[in-house]
Amino acid sequence: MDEQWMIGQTSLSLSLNVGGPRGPPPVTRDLVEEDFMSSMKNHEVVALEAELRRVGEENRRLSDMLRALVAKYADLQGKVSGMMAAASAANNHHQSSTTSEGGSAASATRKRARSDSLDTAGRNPSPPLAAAGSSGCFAVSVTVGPDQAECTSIHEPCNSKRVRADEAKASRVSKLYVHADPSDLSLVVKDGYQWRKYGQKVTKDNPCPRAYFRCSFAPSCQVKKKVQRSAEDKAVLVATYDGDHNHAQPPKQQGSGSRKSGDAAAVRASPAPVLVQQLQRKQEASTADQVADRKNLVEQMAATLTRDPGFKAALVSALSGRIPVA
DNA sequence: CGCGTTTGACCTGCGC
DNA sequence: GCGCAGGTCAAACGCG
Repeated sequence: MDEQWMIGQTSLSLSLNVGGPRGPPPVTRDLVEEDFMSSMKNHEVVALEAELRRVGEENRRLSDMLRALVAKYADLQGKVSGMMAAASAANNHHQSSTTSEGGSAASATRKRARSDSLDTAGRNPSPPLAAAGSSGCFAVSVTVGPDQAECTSIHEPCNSKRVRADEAKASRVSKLYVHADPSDLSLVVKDGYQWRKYGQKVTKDNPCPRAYFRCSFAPSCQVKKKVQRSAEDKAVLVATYDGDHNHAQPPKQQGSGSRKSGDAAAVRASPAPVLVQQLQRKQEASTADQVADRKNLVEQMAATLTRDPGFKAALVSALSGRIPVA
């Protein structure tokens, strides 16, 4: 963060030249009153300058806090990545040793007829889910059930239902944590894809309702997501993705005149989607250069924030609320 | 009128 | 077998 830049911004100067004795003084008939007014304005300027210094200090403090926060975030993300990698490795090892026992046979006993029809749509290799663009979010991707539909017995032909069930299990499950306004009750997570809500349910462990979405961009795409506010922190939306998209990310539609869409609304609310996409692409990179990449990314993030006119405007707005502009 | 959301009912999996 | 909880369906409704 470049606090010098922020302090030097003209939009933050609040026109401090007001009343300054810089030009030739206007000739008035009442010189005494003029001197009085001039001294009053000088006092005003001094007060404003003091206030500006104070705000600058505060700005610097906030910048430091933000820098520390971003650094901690990057550090935590590194730890999470490491833990997920370790857990994934352990999970693979564990399951490779357990699947030979034919363990998950009971789970495939009851299978819904309609899920069969849905599953016939096929599941192509697809771009990773992490192509998200939500505001202030980070993703955790977990591959569930890597034992992809292998027959438990060579002598027994694979049951097609069984295979499909295992395929469904083998689909990727990932979580996306999105910071959202707690006062905003909509369960919308902008991730660049088009979703159609098909249900909402209040779950036992969380008073906040859980919304169910299905990918509506491609009819054959069976990706689903669940969005629910975190029980601990209402400001955090937890989006759980189930499956992989079998299509590319739909292009952004800005002001296309189509009916309102929650995701489209979230596009507008997303302050730095490109950066988050970069961040999540970085998560997929090899772990060797992840640390260096993350540092660069953090720098970019901070730089983009400071360059963002919206951020600037919000800051000006916040500051003007603290400084009475008569 | 078409499409997305809402919401109550229904289905399914699972533990006891 | 029963009950609970999560997940899904589909008719009704709303909006552009």
